Amino acid sequence: MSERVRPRQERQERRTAHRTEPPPPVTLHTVAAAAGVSPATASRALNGTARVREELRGRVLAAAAELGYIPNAHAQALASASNNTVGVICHDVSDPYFAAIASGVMRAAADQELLVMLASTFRDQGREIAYVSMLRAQRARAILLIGSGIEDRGWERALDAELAPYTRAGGRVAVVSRHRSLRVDTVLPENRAGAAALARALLALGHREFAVLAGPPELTTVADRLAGFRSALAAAGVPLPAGRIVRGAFTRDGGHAAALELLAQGPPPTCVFAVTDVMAVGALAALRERGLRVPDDVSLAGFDDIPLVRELTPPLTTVALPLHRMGHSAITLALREPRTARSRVERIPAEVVLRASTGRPHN
Amino acid sequence: MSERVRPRQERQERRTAHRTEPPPPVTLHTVAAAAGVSPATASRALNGTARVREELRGRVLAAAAELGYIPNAHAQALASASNNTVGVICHDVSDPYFAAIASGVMRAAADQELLVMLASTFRDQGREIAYVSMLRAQRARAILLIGSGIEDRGWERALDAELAPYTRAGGRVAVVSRHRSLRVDTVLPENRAGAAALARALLALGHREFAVLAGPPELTTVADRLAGFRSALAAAGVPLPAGRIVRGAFTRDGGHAAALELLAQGPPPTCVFAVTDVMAVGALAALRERGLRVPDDVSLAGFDDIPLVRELTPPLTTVALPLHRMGHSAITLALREPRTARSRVERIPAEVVLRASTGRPHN
DNA sequence: ATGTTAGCAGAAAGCGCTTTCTGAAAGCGG
DNA sequence: CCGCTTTCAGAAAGCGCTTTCTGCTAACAT
Repeated sequence: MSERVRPRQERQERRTAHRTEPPPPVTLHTVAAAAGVSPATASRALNGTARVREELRGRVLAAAAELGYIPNAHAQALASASNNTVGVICHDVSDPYFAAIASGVMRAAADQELLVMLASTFRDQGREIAYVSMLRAQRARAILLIGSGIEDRGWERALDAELAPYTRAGGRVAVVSRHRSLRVDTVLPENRAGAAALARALLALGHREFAVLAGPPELTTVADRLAGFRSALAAAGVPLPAGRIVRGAFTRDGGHAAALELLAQGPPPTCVFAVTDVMAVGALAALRERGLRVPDDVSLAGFDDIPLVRELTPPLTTVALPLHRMGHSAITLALREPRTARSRVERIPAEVVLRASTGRPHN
Repeated sequence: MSERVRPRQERQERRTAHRTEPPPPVTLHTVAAAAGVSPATASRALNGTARVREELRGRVLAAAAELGYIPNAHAQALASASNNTVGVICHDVSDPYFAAIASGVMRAAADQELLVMLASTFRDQGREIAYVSMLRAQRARAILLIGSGIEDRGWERALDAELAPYTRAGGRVAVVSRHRSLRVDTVLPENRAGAAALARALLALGHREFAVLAGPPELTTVADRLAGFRSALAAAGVPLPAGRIVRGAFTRDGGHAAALELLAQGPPPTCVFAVTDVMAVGALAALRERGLRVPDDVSLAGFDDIPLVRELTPPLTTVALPLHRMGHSAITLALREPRTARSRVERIPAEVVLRASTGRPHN
């Protein structure tokens, strides 16, 4: 037996020798030794995975508390091939839309003693894939992708290449508000139906001239909302000329710019639909800058019902989504047992909320 | 040698045997075998921790890519006693104040290839401590506590009891916007100075009758802002009667309720200062409900400059804090090398931003 | 008394990596 | 041509846990 083969005991003692610099880490071994039991028993006592005589159990628990023992999650994960973390990937937590969904996720996670790893992609596709990979490395129980997917074949394929082995290895994946090109559990708002219902409500107010401030066309959410809105207008025989669909980034400033662009094209329509509330916020500012009153000159509506739109003047008409609940649903869906073969889709109803930003058109 | 002692090789082979159910996990061993090298070499090649002959290096990398190898972060963390995760604890990500700070953290983390575990306490002290404990178990490189601390001896002590062993074991801790009762790195807004500057600006507008919508008195942020505001008034010989300080929860609705309470007490002051923008939002709504025009009847100011207050009508006068940068600073501060003995405090300047919600008092 | 069975605790084998440590081969000066 | 240092790859120990597996003891039936 060569010199370097030293039994664990010896190492343990060496550590315990008084050196002020590195404090001796408290491991299960330490606890077990202090309680006068084997590590196996200590583990069982601490986790309640098997019956342990009451007396020993008490000694272990006391020793653990005494020593301030904190189990090493990595060792646990490694040994038991399971852990209690989930990953959430979104574009930016400071966007109220994601923040609300994320909050729902965190709430659900807290109830289940899960730790959430949250990653922001800042709308960088490469970063999204990198994060999936990192979460795979962490052996996260589930990965949640939140936010509109882009219709980009190459990207979808790359993402799928990351996700497929993960699910095959037992990982759970759910997407929120993202079209289901990925064959995973999906929480999908009724974007089409919601936008259509909004269109009908606006038609009912008397509007016949519309414009849509749309996000990037490759975002599936945009496409769905636009399609729903347009089809409801079409059903009423109201045209939506191509020039009345203005694209902008999916941000406050994107909505602002799009609205300005619309106004530059000539006399405004009587009603503007911004496909997200965040864009609507920018649009409202732009309309005002151009001296237009809402809703007297132009009615404005959004989609999502993020909390802040209620505080605007006038409060924004929008299509409400239960954002908090969506986050909650996503994690529940992903972690449900038993794991079903087919992926499930949970459709989230969207409800039109008429507020003061829309009114009858002035003629 | 008993039957159960089987060398790794054998297990490996057994696994590879074709069973459709559990796909054989790709480990470093697999990769090494495929590349015809030892696991040690594969590890070195993959991580670049030591020189490896170019040819072998290529074979390893190729094999890893081919097999879709993803290292097990838990095993890595366990073996190397280090990992790339940081923990962030805040009250609620859906609060724009925290969301903005968190976003700054995520940005910095992304640049450093760190994974962020984000936990929301929902203002539950017990939960906060539980999360610290969980993050300790995860051996997070750093723990960031974001948000106003409560002056509660018992709680502080409990938190400190969790944090002290953590830092002693090499963990980094930083707090943001939280008083430094904890002896850790701190990112601290100039709450006092900011509130004082705001008070002076409001005095300069001609106001002499003020009210403050304050959050819970035990929040240090509240205490500081209130103190700063009050001292500036005192310096100008302007009184701030106790009755004009109304407490409310640190939320939109808290601000709303506090404002209503204030108005119920009699004729309103000419100027109201809400200690946070979130509360100001609620206050604005309340003032309006009571038929008061802002700023014509009452001027209103907040603190923080969260993005949404710019969208209000009228846009809110406030004291701006570089929220994004604060998040960034916190993580930078915590992870800076070398670890200095003394904890550092980074003071964040607060700047008064006058917007349309404040004006000269009408007499 | 003997043979079972059940209940519990300990030994030890790993989980999938990193990192010594060891040794072989190659490079060097004298 | 020999002893020396360097370089680089493999063996193996070990990170801190969980989880068989084994075996002891006590409890029960026969």
